[in-house]
Amino acid sequence: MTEEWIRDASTRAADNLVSIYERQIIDGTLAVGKPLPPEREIMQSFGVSRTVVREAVQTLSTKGLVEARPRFRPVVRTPGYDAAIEAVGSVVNRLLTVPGGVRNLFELRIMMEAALVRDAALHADKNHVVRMKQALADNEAAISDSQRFFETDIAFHRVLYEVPDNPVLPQIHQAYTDWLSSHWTRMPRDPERNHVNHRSHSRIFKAILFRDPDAAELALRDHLDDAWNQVRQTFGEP
Amino acid sequence: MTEEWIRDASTRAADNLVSIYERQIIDGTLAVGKPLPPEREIMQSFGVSRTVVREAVQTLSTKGLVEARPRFRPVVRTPGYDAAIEAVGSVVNRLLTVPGGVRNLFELRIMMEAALVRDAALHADKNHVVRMKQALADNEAAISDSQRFFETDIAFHRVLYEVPDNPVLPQIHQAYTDWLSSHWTRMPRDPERNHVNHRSHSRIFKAILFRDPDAAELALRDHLDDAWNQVRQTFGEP
DNA sequence: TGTTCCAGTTTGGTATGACAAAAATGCGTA
DNA sequence: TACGCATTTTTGTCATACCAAACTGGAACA
Repeated sequence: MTEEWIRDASTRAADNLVSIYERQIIDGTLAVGKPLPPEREIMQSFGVSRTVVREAVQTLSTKGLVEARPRFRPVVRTPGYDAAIEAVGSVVNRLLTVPGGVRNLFELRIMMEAALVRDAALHADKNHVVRMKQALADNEAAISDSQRFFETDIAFHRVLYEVPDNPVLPQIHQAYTDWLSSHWTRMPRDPERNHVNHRSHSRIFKAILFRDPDAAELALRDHLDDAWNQVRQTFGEP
Repeated sequence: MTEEWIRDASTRAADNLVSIYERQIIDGTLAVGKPLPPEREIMQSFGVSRTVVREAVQTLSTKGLVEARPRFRPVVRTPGYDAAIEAVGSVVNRLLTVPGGVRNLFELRIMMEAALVRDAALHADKNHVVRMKQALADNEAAISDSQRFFETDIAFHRVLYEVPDNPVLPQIHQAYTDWLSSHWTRMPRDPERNHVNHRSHSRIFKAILFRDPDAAELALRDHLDDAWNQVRQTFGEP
C-alpha cells in the first residue's frame, strides 16, 4: 500500500503526504464521510514519524479536505462548494479588517446582485417568481418584527442567487450574509426602516415581473446603496 | 510576554496559539515582513512543546498569514487581497475537479464580465479607454503569435476589471486566469481563431466607446460563449 | 431479546529528547 | 572593506512516553 516516495531536502515529508491524500480523496480511494486511518497506521504504511503524519492531517484540515474535531478521527469531507467557502472564511475575515475592506466587498455584492436582478428579469421562470412573491409576502408580514424582517430580507435576496442554475451562487450569498452580517445586525432597525426596505424589495420584484432589467437593476442599486449608507453612517467607514 | 492561556480538553493548544498569533498579526504586534520568533523561543514564552508550536505555524501558513519556505523562518505576510486569493487557490482547484466545476466557474466569469462591460460602457474614463485601445492594438499585433495573443487577450480583459476602482476585482481576474488557464492553454489556437477573438474584442471595445451597455454585454456574452464552446469541445465537459 | 453500563483498549494531544542538514552568524584573512 | 570558512542556530524529522478522551466488547439487567 506504500506509495512511491519522493524525498529531497527542499520538500517537506508532510507536504508529500498531503498531496498523496489529496489525490486519494479526489479519486475516491478515500470515501467521503469515512475517517482517515489512525495516525499510527498511516506512519507505518508510509514509513514516516507521527509528527509528519500529524502535520499532514493538520494541513488537510485547514485546506478543508477533512474535518478534524479534536480527539476525533479526521473525516473526509464532501468536496462541495460549501466546504470550500467555509475554508475560505478565515481568509476573507482578514480582508474585512484591511482599510476599506467592508466597502470593497459590499460594492462587489452590489455589482453581483445588479447582474443577478438583470438575469432574473430576463430569465426567471414561474417557479422563481412564485418563490420571490412568497418571500416578499413573508417580508411584508415581518415589518413589525425586526429580527424576522432581517431573516426574510436575506431570504428574498437569496432567491435572486438561485435563478441562474449555478450551485456556486447560493454559496456566495451564504458567504456574504455570514461575513457581512456582523456589520449588519448591529444596525438600528426600526419598523419605519423595514417598511422602506420592503418597498424597495417590492419595487425590484415588480421590475422583474415586468421583465425590465434596467428598472430592476436601478431599483436594486438604489436599495443597496441606501443599505450601504446605513452601514457607513452606523460605523466609521469612510 | 506570556498570554493568558485557555486550556480545556476540547480545544487544541495549537489552535490557541494560532488565534493568538492571528491577533498579533492583525493588530500589528508582529510586523509584516518580519520573521516569526524561533520555535524554541515561542515554546518557552508560551510554555508549550515544539510539537504544538510547529502545528500552529503550519496552520498559519496554510491560512496565508505567514509564508513558510522549508528550512526558513516563517515570515509574516501582508494581509492584502493577493495573499488571500492565493490562499484560496488550493480550495478552488478542488472545485474544478467536481462534476461541472469548470462550467460553473466559467459561467460565473461570464456573468461577472457581463456586469463589468456594462459598468465600463457607463463609467469608463479617458484613461481606461486609452488602456483598452492599447491592449486591443497589442492584441491585433499578436494575431500570428498564439502565445503572445494569449497574453494580450488576458491583458485586454484585465482592463475591464480595473474600471471600477475596487482592488478586489483585479485579484479575481488574476485568480480566474490562473485557475482556468490550465483548461485554456492546451486548446488549439491558430491564427484563424485569434482573428475571430480579436474581432470580438474589437466589437466589445466599440460598444464601450459608444456608451452602449446592452451592446457591450451582448458582444461580451457572444465572445465568452464562443470561448466556452471551444473549451467544451476540447475537453469532455458536458 | 434488547438496553444499559462499565472496564479494558485504542487513539489523539502533548511533552521530551535527540540528531542531521541547512541557514545564519561571526571571525579571521586577504 | 570584502570575502571565505568554521561555528552556532534553527528547522525538519524521528523515537518514545504519558494522559485523557473516545471507542469497543461483553457483562449485567430490564
